[in-house]
Amino acid sequence: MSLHDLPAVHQECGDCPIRHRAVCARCESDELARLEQIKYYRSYQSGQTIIWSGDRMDFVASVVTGIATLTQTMEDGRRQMVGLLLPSDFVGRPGRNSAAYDVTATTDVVMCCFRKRPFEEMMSQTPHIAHRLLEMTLDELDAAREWMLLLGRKTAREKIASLVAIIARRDASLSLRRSKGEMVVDLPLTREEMADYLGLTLETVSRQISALKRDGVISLEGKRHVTIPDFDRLLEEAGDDTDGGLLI
Amino acid sequence: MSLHDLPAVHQECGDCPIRHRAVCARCESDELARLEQIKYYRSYQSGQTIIWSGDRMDFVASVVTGIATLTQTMEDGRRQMVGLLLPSDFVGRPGRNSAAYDVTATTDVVMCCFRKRPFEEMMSQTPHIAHRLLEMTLDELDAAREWMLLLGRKTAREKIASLVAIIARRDASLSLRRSKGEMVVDLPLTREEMADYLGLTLETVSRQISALKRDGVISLEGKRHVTIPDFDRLLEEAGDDTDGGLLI
DNA sequence: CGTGTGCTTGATTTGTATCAACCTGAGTGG
DNA sequence: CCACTCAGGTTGATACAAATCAAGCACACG
Repeated sequence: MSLHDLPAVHQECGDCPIRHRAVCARCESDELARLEQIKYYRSYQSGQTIIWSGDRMDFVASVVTGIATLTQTMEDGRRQMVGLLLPSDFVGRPGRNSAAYDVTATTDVVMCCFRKRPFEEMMSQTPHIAHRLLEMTLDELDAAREWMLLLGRKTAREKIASLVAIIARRDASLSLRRSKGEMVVDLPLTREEMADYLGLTLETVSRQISALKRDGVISLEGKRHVTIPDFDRLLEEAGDDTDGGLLI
Repeated sequence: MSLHDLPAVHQECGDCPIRHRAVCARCESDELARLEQIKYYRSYQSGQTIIWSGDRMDFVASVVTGIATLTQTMEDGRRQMVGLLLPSDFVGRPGRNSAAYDVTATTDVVMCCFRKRPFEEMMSQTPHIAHRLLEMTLDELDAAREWMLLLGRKTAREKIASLVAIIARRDASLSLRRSKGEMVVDLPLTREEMADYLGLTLETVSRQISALKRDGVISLEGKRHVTIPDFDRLLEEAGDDTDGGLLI
């Protein structure tokens, strides 16, 4: 699985998989044409660091396919993941030129990049982009605040249940299958990455996954493939309001 | 100190204390005039709840004076503060009509409110407001992510040191006094509120404040008035990069 | 077949929560 | 004016959840 196996992507915005969710979602066809001119794709292998915290950033980008993480690291090596970047998520901050976090590909990732200058120019001229970016940023802020509750107040067991629930919910919303019955998810993260996301150690993550399995809240096939027989039960274990809170 | 003692505020935007920092910071005088027409002030007493989570929100607002908190509460009563609202901070989310968090005044607070509909209309017409709001939201997102690191990975002692450092830094940036020597801060929060912000119990907060005092990192006069003899020492205790990281 | 990465499980330690008592200062009312 | 109350805070003893230290398993890969 070397770099050369990754497809040399060249795609029309019209049939882009994230066309209706990304920062360009609201663009008219003429605006899209302008974006199309300044965009370029980049591929990253699983495990590769896309951006180092502190680095000069002269582009912004959307995740097209794959999953990346946003992490902060303290001097002594303690790490905290502060965001999970899924297809359509936006990377980079207009108006700032150095990265605040490490961005790492946890699967093979394809990004749709824009050089920062032209993108900022376009943003100031086409309100559709700025407006969509505001909307996406507000969503991320809500997600970050939900995560603050998890990090500050939830038990290890609740943290794991919450993570599984969130991943399952996202999968369901992406694939649009609203299965009443059991849900099936593939965890996109290693135990260590989960630990970094949840503010735990990898041992605790492992133990709590085992415990949830033992108690029948989830069942596992291999280390990544999870079946959720009863989603409401999982939400209870997560300590969330049972009403589901689909604010979207 | 009843409601009637609070001044009936009526102010020109031109000499508003948050004119250059709030959502209206970038507005031209004609835009400001329009805003002036749709704005109104509201006052809240210390301790009063400004907005309940889940409530219908038909206005957005800026904090003019005072301090408010944003908190989330779990069914069993566990609470996590997810934001501290200082003068110029924005409350409410254009494009959503129910509140996601409780907003509470921790001091007497004056808010500059706009009915949501007219504000959203103005936003779609004047890019200056939308642009400034994006900028503020991105800043809040960064702050939330910094807090995620604190909640997930810092020790109780580091959490307290971080909180004091952040409050001190903000005070210094507001009053523009760049004192080389000792800094003086008044904590705007009770021990319990600090605990809710830091993901601790109030007992642990109290103990760690005592410990930092005992070790000479801070000194206390009363329960709220803090003197910081050596700010770099405090940053070390906070576990932060010592370079200060003034990204602003 | 050996090596290594990701993961699990066990034993022990430790930092923080919990339970509980008491202190302090401000406000209240007799 | 003093006794009372009460909210906010401190401090101590103990319990417990998660971290740490440690061993070993399972599977992929050269």
